[in-house]
Amino acid sequence: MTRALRADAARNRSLLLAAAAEEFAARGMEASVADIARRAGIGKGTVFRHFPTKDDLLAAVVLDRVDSLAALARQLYVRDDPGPALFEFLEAAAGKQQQLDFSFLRDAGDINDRLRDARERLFGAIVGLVSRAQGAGAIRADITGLDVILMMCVPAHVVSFVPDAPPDLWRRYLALVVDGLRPEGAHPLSPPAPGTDSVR
Amino acid sequence: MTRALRADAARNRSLLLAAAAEEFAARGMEASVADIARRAGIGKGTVFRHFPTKDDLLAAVVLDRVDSLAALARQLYVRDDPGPALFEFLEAAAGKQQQLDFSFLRDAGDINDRLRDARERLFGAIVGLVSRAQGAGAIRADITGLDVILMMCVPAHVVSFVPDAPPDLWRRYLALVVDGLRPEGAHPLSPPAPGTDSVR
DNA sequence: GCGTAACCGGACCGGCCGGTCAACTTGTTA
DNA sequence: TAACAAGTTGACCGGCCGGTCCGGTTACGC
Repeated sequence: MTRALRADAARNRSLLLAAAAEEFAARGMEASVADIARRAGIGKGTVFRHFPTKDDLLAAVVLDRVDSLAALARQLYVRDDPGPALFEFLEAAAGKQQQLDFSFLRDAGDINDRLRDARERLFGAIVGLVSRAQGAGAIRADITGLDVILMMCVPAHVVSFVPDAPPDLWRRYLALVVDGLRPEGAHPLSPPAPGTDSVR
Repeated sequence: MTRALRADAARNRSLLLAAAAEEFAARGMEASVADIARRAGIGKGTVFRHFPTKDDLLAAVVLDRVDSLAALARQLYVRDDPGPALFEFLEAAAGKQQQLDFSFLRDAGDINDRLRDARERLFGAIVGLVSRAQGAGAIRADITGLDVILMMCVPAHVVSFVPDAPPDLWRRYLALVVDGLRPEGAHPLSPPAPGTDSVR
C-alpha cells in the first residue's frame, strides 16, 4: 500500500477523474489532456503526476464504469427471474454508455492489467446472466454471451449519430436490439459466433 | 467543365482514391495524408493538388460508396417483392461498410455539398424501400426509415470490436438486427423515432 | 523536337499534443 | 511553528500532422 494521499491531492484527483469522464464522454479519445486539466481546474503537470499516461487516465475512468457494471451483473445473477434480470442489466449497461461508450475498452490501447481483469470479470458475469436467461427461454438459444456483449454497445453508438437526441433515445434502440435477441421471431444465424476470448 | 486531366494525373488520382479508401477503412480518420500518399506511391503535395483538404479527399471516397448504394436502392425499389428487396439492400449496405464504415458520413466534418445531396438521395431511396417493405408486412410498422438507416450501420461497428474476425462475421449481426426489425417478435418501442432530418 | 503549361514531390511551416522538469507552494507532523 | 516531504504548476521539448510552395519534371499541342 502506498502512503495516504494528501488532502488537496485527493480532492484534485477526484476533480480530475470527473473532468476526464466528462471530457472523454464528449469528445472521445480526441479530448486533450490540457482540456481535461483546464476543466478540472488544475495544471497539466498535475494530471501526469496522478496518471503517468493519458491512457492510464482513461483506464482509470473506464475501470470505474466496468467495475460498477460488473457489480450490478453479479447482483442480478442471483435473482430468480433470469429473463428480466438480463433485460434490466442491458438497460443499465446501455444507459451508462450514454456517458462513456464502451469503445473505450478498445481504444484504451495496450490495456492496463487491472482493467483487463475487470473486463474479464464483467464479461464472465454477463455470460452467466445470458446463459441463465437462455435456460429460462427469455433469450434465443443460438447466441452467445459475447454476442450480447457486442449488441449491448449498439444503442450508444446509434444515438451518437443523431445530434440533439432526447436523453432517453437509446431506449428505443435497445428495445430494437432486444427484440432481435428474443426467441420469438428468431431466424437462423449464419456465421458462428466468434470465440469467447476474441474481443478487443 | 474543366480541362481534361493529363494521363499521369488521372492515373495518380485513381491510385490516390484507392489508397485513401484502404487507409481510411483501416485506420479511420486517424489515417494521415502522408501515409495515404505513400501507399498510393505519390508525393504528399500531389494529394493536396487533387483535393484541397483531407476532408475533401474523404468526401470523395465516401461519395463513391454512397452513390453506388443509392443506385442499388433505386434499382431494388422497383422490384415486386419489397421485403426481400429491402433485405437484399441491407445485406449490400452492411457488406460495403466492412470496407468503409458509415461513421465517415459523420466524421467528414462540415460536409461537402455534393456529398450532402448524395446522402439525401440515398436516405430518400432507403425510406422508400422501408415503407414498401412495411406495406408488404415484411418489416414492423412502428419503425421509420431513419431507424433502419441507423441500424444498418450496426454490423460494421460490432465487427470492428473483434480482431481477426472472419470476413463474413457481419452477416451474423445483420441477421440479429434484421430479426429485431421483423414484425413477428415485436414489442412496443418506447421513445418515438427522431425526426427524419436529424442525422449527422 | 520544342516550348510550355500542367504536374510532381519533398522540404518546410505553424499549430497541437503528450509528456518532462525545475522552481515554487502547501499540507502535515513533531 | 518550523522544517520537510508531498504536491502543484506552466514553460518547455520533440514529434506528428495538415497544408504550402517552389524548383524540377513530364505529357501534350504544334
